[in-house]
Amino acid sequence: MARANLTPAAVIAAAAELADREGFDAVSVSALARRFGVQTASLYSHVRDRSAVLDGVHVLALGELADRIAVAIGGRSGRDALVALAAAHRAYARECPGRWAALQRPAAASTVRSAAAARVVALNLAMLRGYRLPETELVHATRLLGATVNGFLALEANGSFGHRDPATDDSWHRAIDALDVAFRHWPAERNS
Amino acid sequence: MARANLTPAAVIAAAAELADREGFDAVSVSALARRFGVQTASLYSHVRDRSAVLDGVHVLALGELADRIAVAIGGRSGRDALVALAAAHRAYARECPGRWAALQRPAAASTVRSAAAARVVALNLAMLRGYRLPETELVHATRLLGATVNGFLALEANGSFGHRDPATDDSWHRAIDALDVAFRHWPAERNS
DNA sequence: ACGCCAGCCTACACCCTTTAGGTTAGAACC
DNA sequence: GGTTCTAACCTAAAGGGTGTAGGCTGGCGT
Repeated sequence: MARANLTPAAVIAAAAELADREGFDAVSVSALARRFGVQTASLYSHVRDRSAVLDGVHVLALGELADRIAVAIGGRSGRDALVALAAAHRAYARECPGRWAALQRPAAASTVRSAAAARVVALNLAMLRGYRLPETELVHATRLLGATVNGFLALEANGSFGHRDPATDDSWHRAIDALDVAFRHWPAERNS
Repeated sequence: MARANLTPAAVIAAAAELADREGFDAVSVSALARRFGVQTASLYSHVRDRSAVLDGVHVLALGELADRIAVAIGGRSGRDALVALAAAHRAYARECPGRWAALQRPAAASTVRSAAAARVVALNLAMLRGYRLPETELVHATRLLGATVNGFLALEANGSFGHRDPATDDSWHRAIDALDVAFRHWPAERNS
């Protein structure tokens, strides 16, 4: 019985590739086993269950996205950094749709605590530095950034905007410009 | 063999209730059949497949959401209407998490063409009337609205904001205020 | 060479999806 | 009431997935 030299990392990498190629929902332990030429049950020596595989893809995707964001915002500030950061997200979502979909799942506790997640947060804060927001407002701004960018990409990915015609790109630019406006005219805390 | 008096609408209503009670992923044709006390295969006389059931829940949710938005924004304008519209979304997502999850799926062509979908669009445009945006900018503003609100609710639902402490509510209010700011200072088209 | 065990396998229990074809409840008609 | 028809139910089956238990063995360490 030849050993297939499986490792958790190899399984997760294969899952990420399968997700991008055939869709997030096509990732099953059975499908992965077929790719490695072993029986499905054999994979459980290396991964706890399907959910653990997808958690791994989630962390992998966070790391890759952080890499791309770091490159995109390096040497840029203010609106330019915002545009570049958002563009990195959009390019990633388009080029790696399965990986991106893994990011939409609830994050496991270990993922929340991962170095990759911390990097994404740090990069968001670095980008926001150019807007000179009060310290206490940074968490709110970070959440708005994530919500708007991710929300737009999710709607785009599920076809809510109809066919990808020029108007969607215009909408994208407008959305990022609107974010820039919001950050520059940040609404202070109100009595409510 | 007593007839269970099934109809497509009854199946869809049961699916919606099941989604809210046990989670979107718990909705299967098998689970629905158990609720009606019939064999799984019997449901295929009434619904084409699982996907068709979920499409039905999607349309149902759009209609319910439209009803809530209409009530929320009635008699309000400008920022008040925006806050109320967004709050209607958030309340719906919290009270009917399974129905809300159905809204996140890609919409079937029939759903896109449905009266419920048209109502939601019309209500969004009605709300935006208060901001006096140029006609050509309305589609962009509508998309930003949907992206931001839905994006925020999606992140909230999947735990990205950690526990629902006061800071998340603050972030929500800030996000809606930021939207208000963006609509009031709408970024005009740029040469790019 | 020998011993050990992680990594593979088979077997299995359980579950879901959907199609095909058979049976029948109940509506319509006489 | 009796008869006819058929949509709605059923069983059977093919195909697919998840994950546990226990057996077998390749390859590492001594």
